[in-house]
Parts: sequence; C-alpha cells; structure tokens
Amino acid sequence: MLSFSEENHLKSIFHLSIDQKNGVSTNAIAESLKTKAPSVTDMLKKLCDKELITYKKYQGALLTEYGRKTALNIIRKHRLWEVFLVEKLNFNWSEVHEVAEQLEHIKSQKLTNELDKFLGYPTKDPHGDPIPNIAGFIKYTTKVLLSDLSIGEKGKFVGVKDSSSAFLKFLDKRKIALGSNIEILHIEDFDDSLHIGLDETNLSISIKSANNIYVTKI
Amino acid sequence: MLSFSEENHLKSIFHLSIDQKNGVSTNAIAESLKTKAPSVTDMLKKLCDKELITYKKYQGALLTEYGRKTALNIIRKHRLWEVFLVEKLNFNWSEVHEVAEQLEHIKSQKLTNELDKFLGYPTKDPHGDPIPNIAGFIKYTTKVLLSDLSIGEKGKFVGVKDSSSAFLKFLDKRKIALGSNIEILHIEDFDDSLHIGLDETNLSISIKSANNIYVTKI
DNA sequence: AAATATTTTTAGATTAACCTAAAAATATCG
DNA sequence: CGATATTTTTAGGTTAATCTAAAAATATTT
Ligand SMILES: [Mn+2]
Ligand SMILES: [Mn+2]
Ligand SMILES: [Mn+2]
Ligand SMILES: [Mn+2]
Repeated sequence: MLSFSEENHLKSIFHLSIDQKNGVSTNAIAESLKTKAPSVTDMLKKLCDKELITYKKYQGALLTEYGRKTALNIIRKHRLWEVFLVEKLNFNWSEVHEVAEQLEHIKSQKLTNELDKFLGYPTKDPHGDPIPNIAGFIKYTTKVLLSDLSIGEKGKFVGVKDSSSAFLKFLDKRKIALGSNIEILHIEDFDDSLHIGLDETNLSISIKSANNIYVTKI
Repeated sequence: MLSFSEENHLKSIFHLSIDQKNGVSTNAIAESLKTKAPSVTDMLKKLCDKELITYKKYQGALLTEYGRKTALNIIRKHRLWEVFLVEKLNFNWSEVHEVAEQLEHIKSQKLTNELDKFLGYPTKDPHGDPIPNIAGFIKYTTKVLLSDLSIGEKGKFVGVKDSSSAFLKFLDKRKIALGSNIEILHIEDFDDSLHIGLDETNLSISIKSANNIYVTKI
C-alpha cells in the first residue's frame, strides 16, 4: 500500500516524463511538489526499492512499467473525480483540482470503476485532459497551442496548458470554454497579442494566454 | 487543519460518549482504534491543547462543543458517502464502511454540502444510522433491540447495532433488510433463540442476532 | 484500610516524511 | 581543458504518530 507522498512523487515523475527522454531530475520533482531536493532523493531510493522507478545516483528517475501503471491509476482517479465534481456536484472547473488532489488517494478499485461507469466512461476531464481507462490506456488527441496557429487558421479549444485556478477563471470571464471555435484574425506586431474570433464574437488576448490554450486545427 | 489520526480519535470519543456520563477512557479509545493506550494519551494531550476535548490526567476525555461539532461533521461525511456508494455506485451495505473511513477525511465544505444536495438530503445511512445535518443537528429515532420485544409484539427493522460486514452479509442471506416487518412468534427456552415472522415468511434467529437488530415497535 | 489488580501515564525508542548545511558529483564556460 | 557554477547526495536534525516497558495513579477486593 503506497503512502500519499509516494503516490504524489510517482505522479510528479509521470508528468515530468512527458517529452523527456532521460531521467526526471530531483530538482524538478522537488519544485513540482513544493519540497526540497534531499526529501526527493530519500523518496527516490524508496520508490526504487519498491521497483516503481529505476534510479541511479545523479541520473534521475524513470518509471518502470509497474510504476507507470500505478501513476496512471492515480491520474485516472484524479480526473474521474474532477468529472464527478463538475458534472454532478456543480463545481466550476477552476475549483476541482484541489479536491481531486485528495480524492485521488482513496484506495478502492471498485469505487474507481463504479464511478467510471456512473459517469458514463468519460474520456476527458473538465480541463480537456484524457482519462486513462481501467487498463491504463490513455488516448491522446493531437493538439497545438493557439499561439502556433497563423492568421486565418481556425481551431477548436480542447484543453489548457496552465490549469491554474486564476487562468481558468480568466477564461470564464472571457467566455472562452472548452469546445469554442477560435479563428486567428490578426496578430499585433507590437506585443504579439492576438485578435481572435470566438464563436460569434471577437476579442483580443495576450500571447501569454495563447500560449496556454490548446486547440485542434479545423 | 486536523490530521486523519486526530479526526479518528475525535470520532471514537464521540461514539464512546453515547450513554456515558463520565469521560471516555484511554483504553476504550485505544481498543476502538486498534492502537495502544500510550498513543491515545499522547493524542488526548494534543486534542486538549486544541480545545477539542477537556482532559485531566486519569479522568478520561470529554468533547467540547467545538470538538462535538467537528466529530459530527466527520460522521456526517462518513454517512453521506455511504449513501452515495450504495445509492449511486452499486455497493452493498456490507462493503461501504471501509471506503467511507477514507472518504470521511476529505476536506471540502462545498463537496460535503453538494453531495448532500445531490443525494436529496438523506436522513439515514445504509445501516439506518442518522445523518447529522449541516448544522450538526442529529435526529434520533426511538428504537429498541429486537431481543427486547415480547412474544406477539411487532417491530420494523430500522438499524443494526453490530455493523460488521459479517453480520450484514448474514442478514442479506436471511433476506432481513431495513424496513422489514418482524413479529416475535416464539422464544425457545433452551437457547433463547427467536422464531420470528419476517414480512411474509417465518424463520429462526439466535439471541445474538436479535441483540444486534434495532426495531421500532409498531 | 491494606493488599492486590487494573488502568493510565511516563520514559524512551522507532519510522516516515520532511528539513538545513555541507560535501560530492556533474555540467557549463572562458 | 581547467575553473566555476549547478545539481544532487549525504549527514544529521525535527516532528507526528506509533510502539514497549516500567512507573504511578486509581479501583477493587479481602
Ligand atoms: Mn487536476
Ligand atoms: Mn484536470
Ligand atoms: Mn460506517
Ligand atoms: Mn453506516
């Protein structure tokens, strides 16, 4: 039975492994978990003993297949709970992450799988992130940053890169919601801000925002 | 923010306080939490510092009003989650306790209250125990043990005293479910076993079983 | 009320999960 | 490539939550 801390380290290593060939660095993990490097080193030794990661001193951490499956199960739970909170309990997408961070550690296979069934086997969480299935299979969608589109190109808003509460609330205020259709109308030379068509309206957003919005080209 | 262990101690003290005038004993708490007395003594000091209980050496523990409210909130969450698991996720009443022991520690007022709303503000959990409302008010029903009824008396099954998985499964097997109407037909002199009318059928149960079944007289 | 039994607390140890400071290894740069 | 900077590990310490063994307080029994 893994502790919350062990589970959080695994999850962190998983997320930091995306587009990372070599091992995940101690410092990166420490930063993502808001702890210090020596704490991470201790934990890496423990996870290595438990065969959840491979780890050699100074070489960073890599998930084993068993570790990967374990991490995916935690992420599966996190995202299923986020769906539950939004779909059934009237939470806003900006409020769910904190609670899901707690719920993801509940240990009950039956709970996870019945929740999945109850929700109708959702494939995406409220932020557009894919939900691993019971076997740990994850279906990735091809997506690009809004800032990668050129003038005249159109995309559908399918996810956020920064899923901080602040950014999500900002999107709510601008009525930019998952599923919105976005067209690049103009890019300002001066500050790289984008003038976009959003469904039936037009508005301007900063390059920083555009760097955190994922779209599929249409 | 209370730790899981602090919350479990509070809950234990609450349950052991029912029909108990003087303080709850160290040993009773230790037994209920499957820890040892010295661990409990340590925790009582801490809970006393936090003003959740009053505690004087050798005199046992008593909840303060603040401690009582806190305990009731944990019990409220436990029982709401049990309802959720049975009503929405196809759990049997014999499977929910263990998972609810985990879920009761999730910290989110909004989650608890939205869950309550989602479930239609239930007043009883799957074992017939009352669910405290948001204000910590608990509505007790007058109930007696089945073994307290005399021959010819009738009662409605409204709760279990022993809510162990084993006993609940035993009741399932006998088709004794909450809401069943029970009449005492005969009491065996030899071993005190009870011959009962259960809805449309008859069967025999041991005195031990009858000592763990709560009914309201009808 | 004294002797005995039981309960509770204290003393001191252990483990997990963190930390800071310093040493060691690796990476970068002139 | 050697000097310097950065990263990572080691060493050693802290806190929370547990434990065992022993001492102290309370309760029960003769
Ligand atoms: Mn999240
Ligand atoms: Mn999410
Ligand atoms: Mn329960
Ligand atoms: Mn219950």
